[in-house]
Amino acid sequence: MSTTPPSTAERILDAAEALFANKGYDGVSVRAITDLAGVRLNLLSYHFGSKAALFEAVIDRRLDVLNERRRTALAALASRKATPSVEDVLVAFIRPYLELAARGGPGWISYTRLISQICQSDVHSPLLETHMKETLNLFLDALFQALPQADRKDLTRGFYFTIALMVSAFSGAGRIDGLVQGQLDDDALDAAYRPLLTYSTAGLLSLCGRPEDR
Amino acid sequence: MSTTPPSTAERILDAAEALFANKGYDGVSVRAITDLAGVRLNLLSYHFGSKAALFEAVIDRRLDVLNERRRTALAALASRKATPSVEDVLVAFIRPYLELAARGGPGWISYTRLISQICQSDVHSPLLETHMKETLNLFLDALFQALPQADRKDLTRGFYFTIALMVSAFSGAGRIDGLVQGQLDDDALDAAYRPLLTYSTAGLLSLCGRPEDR
DNA sequence: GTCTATAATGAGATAGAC
DNA sequence: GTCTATCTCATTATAGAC
Repeated sequence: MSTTPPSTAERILDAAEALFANKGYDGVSVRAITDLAGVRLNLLSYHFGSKAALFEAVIDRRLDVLNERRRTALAALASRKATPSVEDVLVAFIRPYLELAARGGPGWISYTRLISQICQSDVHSPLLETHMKETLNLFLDALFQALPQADRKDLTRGFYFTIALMVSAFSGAGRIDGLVQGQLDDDALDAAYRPLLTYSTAGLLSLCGRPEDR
Repeated sequence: MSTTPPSTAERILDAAEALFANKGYDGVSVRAITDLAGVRLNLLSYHFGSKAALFEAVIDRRLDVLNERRRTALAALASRKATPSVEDVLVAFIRPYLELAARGGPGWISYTRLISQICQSDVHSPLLETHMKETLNLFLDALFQALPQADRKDLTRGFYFTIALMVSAFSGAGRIDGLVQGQLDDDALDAAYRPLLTYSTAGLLSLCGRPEDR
């Protein structure tokens, strides 16, 4: 279980992640980052080139891991069930986020807050979109399979509502209880996002005009 | 219909609002603000004391107007109906926001984005909370009247979900169509937030354990 | 790959005349 | 209330030795 000591680049990434998550890109100076990382100022430029490039590196480091888990969960779902429900698909999207935040280590908690900041920013959100596009389409297809009679536009809008809600629930004032400590057993993990799941599933179904589900 | 020309303080407020909404507090320099406002640098300090105080003034200028409209709508609702529905109460909360954003002038559009940024920031969200607390409690009471059998904790959580969703729908990537131009007639205004209302009402009801409403 | 030192610019705020 | 001018400090990035 012995982990190799973090390299200079990793220490900078960790420090930058923690600070960007709390104060945003413009609220953090490169000095604050190198101070927290315990390295010299110039090493940031040496390893990453610039502050902007570092920011992008911070985002990239985890986003692909997250989306990979989501796609794995979606594939596993499809092999288990012939016709997954809307809730099943939403679970495949949300639960990897929750698991990483709860058990992936402190960096993943910072990351959820970072994501939330990026979603608000017109400057940085394009960074997210390029990495998310493929995964989003996979999940939209799966949702459409679960609701074949739905209007695709309604469904897309409902999914975006759900994502906005998820991002907010993992980062904002109404943050999921117990998430910060990262000490949740399996049952607690389920309970943690149950309200989010209930709310968003009902919302999505109602948007797609299924009165029989209301 | 002739409006008096904006004072220096108002021009600074307008410029600051537009810039803060797009780039956040730390992303905007006081020089950028005074340049956009077309006034000298020192006048910002003279009229507002500091950048931080200006930021607070930008928030305060509209927040009380917004909450006043919400409370008025809630009171009008209570006098019209003996037992308002959950959707009625949510309309009273959301619709004033929509009306001001669509017809209150360009400043209100910036304001919705500013609100969204503040909600993400641990540094600035306390500024919001003090101004919102009273209004939030009024609406929570009204929701509880509409759902007397609900668990108050579930209801509070559901309302916070709804607020998060509303803030996101007015500012984020999935921004309500037509809101930017501010050219919506009454029907279009209703249609603009119908999906948000449908989704959040169904979500809230489902959270409060009313299977007969699902 | 890391060090010291500094360049070059931008930041927020203020002094004092008018 | 507005002007010009400036102060002081922090900012990002880089140069050159080791």
